[in-house]
Amino acid sequence: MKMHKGMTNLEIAELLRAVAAAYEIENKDKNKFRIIAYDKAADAVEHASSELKDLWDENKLEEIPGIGESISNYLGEIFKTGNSKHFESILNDYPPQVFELMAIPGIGAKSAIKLTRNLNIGEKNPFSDLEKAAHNKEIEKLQDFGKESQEDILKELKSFKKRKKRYLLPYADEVAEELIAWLKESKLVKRVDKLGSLRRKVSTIGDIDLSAATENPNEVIEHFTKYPKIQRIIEKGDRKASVILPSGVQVDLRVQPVSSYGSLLQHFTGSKHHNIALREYALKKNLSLSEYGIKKKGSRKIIKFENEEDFYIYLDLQWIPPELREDTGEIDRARLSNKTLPKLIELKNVRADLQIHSDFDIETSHDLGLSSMEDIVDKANSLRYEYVAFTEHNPSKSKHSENEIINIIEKKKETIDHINTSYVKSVKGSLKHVYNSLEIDILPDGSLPLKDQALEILDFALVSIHSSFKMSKLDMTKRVLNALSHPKVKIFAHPTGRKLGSREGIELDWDKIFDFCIKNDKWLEINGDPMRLDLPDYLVKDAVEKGVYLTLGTDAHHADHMDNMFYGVSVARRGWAEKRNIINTKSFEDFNKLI
DNA sequence: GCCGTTTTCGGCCCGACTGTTTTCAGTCG
Repeated sequence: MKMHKGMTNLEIAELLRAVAAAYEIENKDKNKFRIIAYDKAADAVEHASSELKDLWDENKLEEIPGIGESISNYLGEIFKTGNSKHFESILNDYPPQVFELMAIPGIGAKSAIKLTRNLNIGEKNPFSDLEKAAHNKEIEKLQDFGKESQEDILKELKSFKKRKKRYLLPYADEVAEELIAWLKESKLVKRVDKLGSLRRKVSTIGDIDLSAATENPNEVIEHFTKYPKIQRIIEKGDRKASVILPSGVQVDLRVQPVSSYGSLLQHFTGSKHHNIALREYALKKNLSLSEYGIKKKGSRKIIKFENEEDFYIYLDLQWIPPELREDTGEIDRARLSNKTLPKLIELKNVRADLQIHSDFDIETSHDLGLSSMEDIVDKANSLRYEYVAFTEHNPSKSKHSENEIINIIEKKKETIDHINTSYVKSVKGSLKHVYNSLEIDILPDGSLPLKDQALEILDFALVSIHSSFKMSKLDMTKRVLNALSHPKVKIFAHPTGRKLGSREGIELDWDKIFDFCIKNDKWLEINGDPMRLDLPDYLVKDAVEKGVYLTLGTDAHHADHMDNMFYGVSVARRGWAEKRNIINTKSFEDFNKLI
């Protein structure tokens, strides 16, 4: 647990969890609430939308809920000197490998310290040392451990590293659907739902949470654990079971009778933070919440709910869309006396896709689309769109002269004009117009690889970053603002450039970007490619609050990809966006005036 | 250690499952 001046949020979260663990080892009862506070702070840091170091620079650390005066001061000391004496003195009581062992599922603070103290677990390779000890049957001899726990540790050691990663939404959806089909084969199952992060449409999914309504819980759990593709059953009881699939995905199932299924839906949808906040809110009304229903203070009787809506109404709250259940103010806004939750955008509100790559050979150095313009028009009609934009990458600058580039773009314009006057009209669908656009690289110096004469041919342009991702926040912000300044440029596409699971986003001064967009009538894209989902939801929320307009584009490189609009809309909803915040919910006529 | 539409003091979500135990602690979500 090395502290240093440039600690990232992830490292800080890890540090705070280690401090919580140290307090737990020291005295769990005495430190009970301090432990909770540190764990909560760790969660908050992990989910913070800015680097803490930057917030500290601006004296805003305590604005993060869960970080107060003390932790803020300790972190400040780390940013200033590279170390916190207070944290150091707490952590120094225990060897650092203790905190590493806690990464193994099933091993918490207490188990980790017992293992470290009683076995030969070194600082260098704690996991392989533990594995050796298990093979030598040393664990089963320890107090509070036995043969079973020794076996469990061995199994987890083999698989937990593979399982740590998170999965993209479409993959998790597909796995979930297969399991749902399996569960429905049992006649005892009355209803099955996808819950947890899958229902809340989080950009990546850690494990798959399912629920089933049934009057025969034991039989349904039994049926679930007989799913042919299960690699290992982690736990199995009367009310829930957890299994691991060969891919490493964990699936949790909870079952409950129809009469109280509504409260199970609420509980198992989460998020954890939403539930805690909701339960604290309920306690003030002398009500205690659980997955079984609501208890009045002092009463043992549980009031049951078949529907989730009724559960929230009983608490004097509007039903809260799952995408908003992250404890970011939704409970207060849902009060029936307040009732100011946003009316979230829906897929059916979308009237256009503003980033599509056709197979028109634009001679780009990036990737070309696979579908013809006609196929894309057909797909757009099937989605009831009124307009779409063809946004192939710009022609490569290195392989062409300026005149050649202009010629290519002229040729594309002629092709699109022809599509508009002939194909779009002849198929008589909902589609009224296709736009001639491009997705243009923002070069490292903030200039564009096209001359004005080439840009003039376009109806409007998208710009985006495809190179030099690592620049200082200051330089990157200048770079982007420079590119956005061109009058033909309307949209900043996939603004952070992140690729989920493989590439972090760029650093930008978002306040400056937002202000610029508002002042100069520029829009930020929500890219619906499940690998991007960019802008990320938390930045969408900031943008919406500031009044920045957003666009939805799928970045489709095949007509089928245009179905990914669903994921883009999910991100918009998680960012509290309403129809009015999204440009391409406007009619063709209104949109056309804007450009 | 954090926090405030009953509080700057006195609270802090709630329950399932497991293994090693003889009634529960630890871990997880």
